[in-house]
Amino acid sequence: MQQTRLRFPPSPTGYLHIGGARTALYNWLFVKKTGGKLILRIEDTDADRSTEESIAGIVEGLEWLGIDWDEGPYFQTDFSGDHRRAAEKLLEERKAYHCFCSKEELEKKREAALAAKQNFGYDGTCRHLTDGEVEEKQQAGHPSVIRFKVPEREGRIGYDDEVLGRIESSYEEIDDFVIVRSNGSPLYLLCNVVDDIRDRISHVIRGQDHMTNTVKQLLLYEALEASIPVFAHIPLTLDTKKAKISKRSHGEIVAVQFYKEHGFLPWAFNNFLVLLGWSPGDDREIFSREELIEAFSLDRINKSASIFNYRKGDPKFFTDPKAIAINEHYLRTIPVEELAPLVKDVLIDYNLWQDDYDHDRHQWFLDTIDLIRSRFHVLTDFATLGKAYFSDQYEIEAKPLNKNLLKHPGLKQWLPELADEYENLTDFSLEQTERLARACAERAEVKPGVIINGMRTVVTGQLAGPSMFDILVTIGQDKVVSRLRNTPQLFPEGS
RNA sequence: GUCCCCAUCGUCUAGUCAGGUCCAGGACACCGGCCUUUCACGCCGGCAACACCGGUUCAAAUCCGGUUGGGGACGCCA
Repeated sequence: MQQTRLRFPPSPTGYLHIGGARTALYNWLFVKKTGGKLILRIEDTDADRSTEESIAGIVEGLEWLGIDWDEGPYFQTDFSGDHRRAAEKLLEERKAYHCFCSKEELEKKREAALAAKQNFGYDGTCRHLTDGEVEEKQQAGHPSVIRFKVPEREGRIGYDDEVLGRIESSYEEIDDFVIVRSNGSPLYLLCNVVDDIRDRISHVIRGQDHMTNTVKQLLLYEALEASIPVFAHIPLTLDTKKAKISKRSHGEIVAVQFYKEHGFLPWAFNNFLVLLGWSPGDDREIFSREELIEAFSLDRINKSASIFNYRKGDPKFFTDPKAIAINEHYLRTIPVEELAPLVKDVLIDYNLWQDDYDHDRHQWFLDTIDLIRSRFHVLTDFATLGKAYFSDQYEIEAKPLNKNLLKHPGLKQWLPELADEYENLTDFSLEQTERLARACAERAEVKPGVIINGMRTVVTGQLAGPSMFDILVTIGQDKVVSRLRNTPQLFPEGS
């Protein structure tokens, strides 16, 4: 088999959303699997809607995911000469024709047909214009588009889809479609095919919303005397109401950027995306990059649409619970050395980073991450829930404050006393800190939990966390002593 | 209105092509238990699905037909 060549051709009319990212991922995986090349082609022929900002966002999203490409980015508009020549050729060979129907006329016809519950497709008004008539209209200055002339044939045309199987359509059901606008700029159906031919694309992996385009494009390949690539139409991703997900109706939650900003690990997110419509056939769900490339294949892509299980306003899950679960899995299982740079980026963003975490305190940094990560869901939790480990400016949350501190006024006295004892420790260890804490509880005649959870509140501001004595040793003698001494100030004035 | 595609737990899915090993397996979520100074992690257990109707067959989640439901396309968008 010749080298496989695939492309990811986003239109730069918005950010990269999860459906597009998944398409890119499937293309990328197939390329890696087959040792081929991936081409990034920006399909910017819609001048009105394409933006620089969108291009930058898409590239940034792909880079974050780690989906790299071998050629490009190419810009479709840079090849408009190719597209025009192809249209010209089709015109000359009488495989296409000028159509003078105005947009308004067509729109009117379409609406009328819709209202009358009639079929609405192009009626072929200009299909049989003679050369003379065309000449005449052009002389008169009437604008025209170029339409592809669907061959008048009996029977059906079709192809074998790698995911869906045999897909066919009758010739008579295909309308003559526009390939060049009246302003001379070529349209998607044509550009896409011309570019795929030029880029020697061997496999087209795209969403099922392109299925009906494919039949039209088959005709274009034939007319342009090119061989057709292998097609694989992957299922769409819908929302919980089974509507197509879109930036328009779902906003940030479907943008790849959102997951970057909310502390997802890039590979974890890929791992989530790949499972939306593909499975390896065994019980595995977590894959390393290499494992996934090895396991991936087109014939295990599902036919039916999957649902992105996001419920707006869900108090517990801010996005699909499975996405979070996979992220958590990686967060607590990857080697801490791999996690550290990602945590570093977050701490930098939140202004919590200190350079010695990379030098003198590097081991401390790794140990701390390892200590606290099992309770976290996303990377940003290190900077929010974990703030007390990296800064003295942490919040004391209301719940632990009330439940574990204010409820036991004696703590106002006990904890500063304990602070004194901790200050005098020459061996600030797990054993010694625990021994003194338990002794303190005994003197106060309360359960050890009262002292321990009181300390937890004062030292971390949190209701829950790792073993208290691990925390003490990690945060360090000086800070613990000063935080514990601060206890009285957490009580309301005069209490 | 026309054409096309799809249909297994709440969600992601295995099983469908080569019918029996499936009164349907895994994961997430949910519920219970163990562990424990808290909360997690971890471990153990539980709940939960073959859309419907007919046909073929000794045997159907699996094959065939229909129904229903869902999705997509029908643009001088991509």
